[in-house]
Amino acid sequence: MSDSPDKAHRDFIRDIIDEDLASGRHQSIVTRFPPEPNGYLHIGHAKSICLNFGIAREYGGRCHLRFDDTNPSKEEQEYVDSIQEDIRWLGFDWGEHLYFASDYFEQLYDWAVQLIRDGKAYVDEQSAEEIRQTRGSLTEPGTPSPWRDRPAEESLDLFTRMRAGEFADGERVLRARIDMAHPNLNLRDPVLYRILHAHHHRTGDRWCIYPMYDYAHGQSDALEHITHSICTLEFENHRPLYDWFIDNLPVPARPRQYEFARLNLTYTVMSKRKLLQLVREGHVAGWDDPRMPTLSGLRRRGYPAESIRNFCATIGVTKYQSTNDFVLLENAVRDVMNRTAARRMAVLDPIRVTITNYPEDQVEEMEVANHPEQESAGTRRVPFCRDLYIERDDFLEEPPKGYFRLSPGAEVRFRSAYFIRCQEVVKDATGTVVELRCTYDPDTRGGQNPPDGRKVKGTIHWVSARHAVEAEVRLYDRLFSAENPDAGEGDFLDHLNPGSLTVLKGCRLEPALGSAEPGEAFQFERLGYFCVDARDSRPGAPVFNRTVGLRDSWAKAQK
RNA sequence: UGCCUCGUGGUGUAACGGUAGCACGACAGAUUCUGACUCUGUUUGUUAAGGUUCGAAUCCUUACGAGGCAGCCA
Repeated sequence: MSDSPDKAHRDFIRDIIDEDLASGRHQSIVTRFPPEPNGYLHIGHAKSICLNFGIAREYGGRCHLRFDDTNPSKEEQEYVDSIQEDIRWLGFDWGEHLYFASDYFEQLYDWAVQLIRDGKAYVDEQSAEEIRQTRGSLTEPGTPSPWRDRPAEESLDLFTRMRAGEFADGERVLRARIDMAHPNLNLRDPVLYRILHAHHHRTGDRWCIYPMYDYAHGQSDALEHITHSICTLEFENHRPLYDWFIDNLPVPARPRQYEFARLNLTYTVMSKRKLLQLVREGHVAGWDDPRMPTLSGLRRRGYPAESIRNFCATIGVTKYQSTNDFVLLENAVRDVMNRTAARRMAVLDPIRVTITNYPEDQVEEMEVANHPEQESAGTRRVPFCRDLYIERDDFLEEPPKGYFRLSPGAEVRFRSAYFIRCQEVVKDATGTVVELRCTYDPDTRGGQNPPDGRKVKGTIHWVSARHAVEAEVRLYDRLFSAENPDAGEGDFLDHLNPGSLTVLKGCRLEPALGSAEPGEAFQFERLGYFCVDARDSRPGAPVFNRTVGLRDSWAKAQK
């Protein structure tokens, strides 16, 4: 089935846009998604991407992709590439509107010169430490720099020499001249430019001074005629500064900044710093480790882009700092995959079954539906013979009340095959069950109820031992065992879940799964949704990732 | 003890002065060739106190609680 149209939704930002359109403030809407290329995108970014690109789509406007590349010491081309791949995968397109803050360095420089000329900026010679100490505190005003009132000509000269490379990192800085006693610390003469003798991934060594975020961002918005500059709550206190620049510079447009709450998810960390740490210290296998909340990780895990979009639509956009339950995301994943994933049979923990009354060398091709609710998904042939495997926990020697699966003397349906009755249990020396000897009822071919009206409660999956494909299956659980790994004492790493990855070898899959393509997704019946690992799977040695398990009310009831 | 922001069931999210609704969860049941899906039902909420009003989750005041801010990070 193709993507259903994403759900319509309202929020305070769309309300503002409606008002702006109604009042005539804007005729069309331009948003932007402004990642810093210093890491991989995660599900939190997806919320912002869906918001910004979603608004552009709904209002017939456009959304720019602009890389906020103002700090060459942390940014790399690898991230620029992965970010674009992830946004496209999520289903969004910036068309011609790909920009880099570094494209505006010359204009930003000219505007800085103008601020100096206007007496609104000055070159400071204090050290970073001195600047920090004279900023004051949350309750006390700062004290002015001794260089605050130097002549504009002097600042101009120094700023020119800063650009020319005459100073070492940290020796000079350009600051706005606003108010050292302002109750909002951001207005206490913020730094506009710092000296950084670093190679930039785009401008190379052309520059050795780089603008700060606060100075670059709003002006970039204005240059692109962004109407609504949407960012997260931690920039709330920066808005007066954003407005100060716009008000004091001859910018070509009047963008406005709006803030919403970033995404928080239970059992997850979302900060790029921490995700980087997980990668660098080897707690995960990389940015695209299927346990990571990165878009590349979720993609490799098998999460459909549509499910992430739907998730973002259901959590909404507010200013309230909520924490969303991870099961909400999983629910969105199941919702999509239930519709889209073809069904297959796979036995992860095999136990051998012999159908003693089935002819030794006979093989039947059972016709099995690919999807129970969609006839258009067609059918496939699955070989059935005397030697089979079933799931180890689909048999219990001493079944509890209400157990529908196989047990000594009990009869179940082998899905789309036959009714099977367990006649004998074979154990090894240690008492482990190694084989079940069963009989089948020829009158139940295809899994049909027999003419005598007999019924069974349980239907289980199976795989032909003679035809099975052997595979590795990776079961993933949450990366952290604490609901909020960041809360409480100690390091977030203390809460890593040691059972977040279980690797199963020797799993037996029905033959059709042997030719699955990388990334292809299936429902392994009664188990969950799985996809072919796009990185490690090989023809003849398939590797599957469990995307998410099926709901299991039996397991839940057993607790 | 500065400035800014936010408080609606367990978790999220609607209601924009006029019946507190929806999703997920939980619980109970129906259905079922997946103990899935689907369907039905139940449960629980406006932080508090004042005020304005015929009427307040919504407007005002105060209190309480939560979060953000003192990078030459974004």
